[in-house]
Amino acid sequence: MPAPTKRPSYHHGDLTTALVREGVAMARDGGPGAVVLREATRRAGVSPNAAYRHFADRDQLLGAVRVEAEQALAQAMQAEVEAVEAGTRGSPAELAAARLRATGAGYLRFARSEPGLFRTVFAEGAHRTAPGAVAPSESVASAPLRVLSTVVAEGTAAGLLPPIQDGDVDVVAWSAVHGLASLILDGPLGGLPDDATDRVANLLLAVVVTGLAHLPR
Amino acid sequence: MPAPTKRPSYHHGDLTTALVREGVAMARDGGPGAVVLREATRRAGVSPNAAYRHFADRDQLLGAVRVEAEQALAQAMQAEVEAVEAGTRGSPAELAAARLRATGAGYLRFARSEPGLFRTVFAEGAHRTAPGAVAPSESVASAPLRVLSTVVAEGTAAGLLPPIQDGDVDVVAWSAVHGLASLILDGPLGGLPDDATDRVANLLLAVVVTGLAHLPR
DNA sequence: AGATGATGTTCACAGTGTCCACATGACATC
DNA sequence: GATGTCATGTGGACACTGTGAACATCATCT
Repeated sequence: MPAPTKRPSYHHGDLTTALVREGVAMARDGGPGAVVLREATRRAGVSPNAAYRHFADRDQLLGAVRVEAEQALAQAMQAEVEAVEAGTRGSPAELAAARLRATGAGYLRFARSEPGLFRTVFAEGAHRTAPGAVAPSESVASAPLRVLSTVVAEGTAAGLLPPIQDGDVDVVAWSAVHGLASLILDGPLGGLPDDATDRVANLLLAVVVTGLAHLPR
Repeated sequence: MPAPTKRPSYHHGDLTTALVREGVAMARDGGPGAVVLREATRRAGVSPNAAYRHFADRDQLLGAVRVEAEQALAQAMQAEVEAVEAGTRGSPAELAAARLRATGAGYLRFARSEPGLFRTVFAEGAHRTAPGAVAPSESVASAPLRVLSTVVAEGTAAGLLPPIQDGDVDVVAWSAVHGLASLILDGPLGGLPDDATDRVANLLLAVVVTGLAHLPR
């Protein structure tokens, strides 16, 4: 009988979460492509095929990892937004603007400090709706989108942002900041230094906010 | 002796370009991940290792494919820009605005009609400067950026866009449109229908242009 | 206690990138 | 024209991946 050198019991206990945890670690340094099933099981001290009792295939594991990464992103945004509260100065509109900027800044900070996880969130195919899942029209909006939506709603209430088609402001703001992050990570904006990033990001946000405010109506 | 059923000569003639061509075909349907070295050699009717006489490794082949994809993107943008000329109506500023919109529209059209190639352009690591290459500060700006820059310069000359820090307008505009394309292809904006895409894209561009014009100075 | 279903293991296979040694052929030099 | 040299293509091998099928172990319910 092979001595149970590692695990006391034959069963792992909670392989699912263990695999996801390892997967996140691998995604953290290496991006979505580095999430390799066999390596995850190895780190969990388990045979390769054990993973298949918990995930249909590698893609499903990656999907689970993606969810974690997405939540981490949302958390980074939220944290940056809440940090604004401290210096509570200026009009409601000014505060809303500051929080909107913070949302973008948090997004970009996360992209730069956790490029692997950020790339994982937007890994090709990762967003494909699982065939068995319910059609996620808007019901299960992603966590990052919820953070943004909240801030945008405040901005609208404060009169900072125009009350146009619901959700459009979110998409515009998100696109702008996401595009910058993408171009920095995997585009020709390569290793832009941090201060340049912040400078451009601020310009970008200023342009978006001003543009939204002065929209021809 | 194995009859030379296929090639008349033992040598291929131009394996390098053949491999790139096949690589592009694979990237076209399947994205960067679908560019697999062995399959490329197979399609070229050559043994797997023949590729190594022309490319150091798979990444280098992918890099060559990426360059092709990038040029295709630039071409799509250019074509859309030139299509504007036809209806030459309105002031220079209006024309410049139309061309700017066209640039963005071309970008998005390409992303949606050639998602595989588009993803390949921004494949992870693909933009890493080849170790042997010259430092590409600005000298070898990518083809898409050159197209955009030209249009932006015209817009600046026409008074549509403000004469701020050189290149910043380009980055802002590029980020906005690229972000939208990314979110549609690999983000939660999933399979947004074409008309919705155009609607949002136009809003996005309107916001950017208006924002730039009304920038606090 | 015994059956049963969940969880891990083993064995196996196809497919990938890449290394090394060898074969082939184009071309320059005597 | 024979000969040597170098670029190009081949064959075999290895480590690695995802994944399927059959078997082993264990927790739990009756």
